[in-house]
Amino acid sequence: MPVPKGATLDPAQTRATILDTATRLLYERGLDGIGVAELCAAVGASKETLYRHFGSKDGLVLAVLEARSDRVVRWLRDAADAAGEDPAAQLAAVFDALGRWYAQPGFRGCAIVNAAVQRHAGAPRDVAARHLARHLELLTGIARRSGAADPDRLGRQFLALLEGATVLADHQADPDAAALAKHAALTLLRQETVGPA
Amino acid sequence: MPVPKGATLDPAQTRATILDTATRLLYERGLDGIGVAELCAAVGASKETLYRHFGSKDGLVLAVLEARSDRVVRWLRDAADAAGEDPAAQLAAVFDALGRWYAQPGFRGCAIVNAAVQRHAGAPRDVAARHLARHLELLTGIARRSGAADPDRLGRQFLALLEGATVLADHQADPDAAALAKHAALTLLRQETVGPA
DNA sequence: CGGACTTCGTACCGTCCGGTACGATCCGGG
DNA sequence: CCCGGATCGTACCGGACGGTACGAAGTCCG
Repeated sequence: MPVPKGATLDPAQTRATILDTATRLLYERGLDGIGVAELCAAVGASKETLYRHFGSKDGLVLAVLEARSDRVVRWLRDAADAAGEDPAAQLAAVFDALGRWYAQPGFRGCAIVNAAVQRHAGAPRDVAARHLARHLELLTGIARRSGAADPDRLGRQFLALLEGATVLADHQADPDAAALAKHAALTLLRQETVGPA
Repeated sequence: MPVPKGATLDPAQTRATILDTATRLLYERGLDGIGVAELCAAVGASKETLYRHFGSKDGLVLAVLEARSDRVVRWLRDAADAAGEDPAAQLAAVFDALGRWYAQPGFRGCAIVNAAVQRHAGAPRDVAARHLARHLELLTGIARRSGAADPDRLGRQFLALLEGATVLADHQADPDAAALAKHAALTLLRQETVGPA
């Protein structure tokens, strides 16, 4: 029964559906925790369709990770922008957003960093490096606008707190990880601006 | 040719050899990146020997992770102890030790956290939770001896910096991650002790 | 209406995996 | 001296995996 009775037959839509389901399942089960066959069954698509759209499982993984990186980066940037102009408020907003993420059921850490751990050589590692660099851009910008003496260092300290909080929230089941990191980040921010002034 | 010509035939030694080689290879390649057959070939042992000692691949992985957790925890504690009595010096010593670890060729992040990512359900996850709790014990102790107002919170902030620095050193190839985290940790320590005093 | 395109379902391929079985061989202790 | 245990090498098993092939059936567009 090819092409179910009243299907829309829109390749872009098909691709998006595969991408969405794969994003969820690859995150929940890990890159090696689910096979192409089961993925196709969950999507409701055939293997041929998946392979026509993505070429290979690695191609699908790559597409999933890049789309997810874009979404996450935009989400954090929006959270910062929504907090107004004050750098401290923006920083707090970023960590508050993280806290809401950690509290979501099914949270398993950062999908992109996790993927890089599972494929330590290859494309996912590069995606993760770019992903962290984009986070760093946001955080360093906040540090710079706050007038910190060394915004580059401060931004990387913020990033360390962000990633560390994510690890704690995942492996320690610590729901307060984001609040802790926020407090630490704000303390560092104050110290780097008011302190040496 | 069973039992090579002049073998020692010491079960404990055989077990230790398997454990050592497996520790290295499972870290380098990932838990799913190497099979039991190749592992046995690298050790110079037969599958039967491996299965007699560890029961299953999961059993081997568990033994590897627990031994590694013991070693790492002891290593960090020794680094702190060697720094004398001053909490700030102990904290600095911990992050300096981390920095030397990050600089080692073949560094790929924390093997135990990585394993928990690859086996998100099951024993490795429990080992990782205990591992982080043991680190927390050390760091909270330093925070408490420093006279911090909230040593529990400060210790968890230290842990977030530790884990975050490890992520940065791995995925960002940032050789200064440990120094950044040390600076941040010392700033937090000063702020939590001198500040509200 | 008709051809190009998309999708489905299924079968299939070669490969690798974790785990078991078994005979042969050599060490160690009584 | 000899028996029990440790080990090797190899063969084997069932299953899962990534990927391909192909015919049938439906949609979309000119």
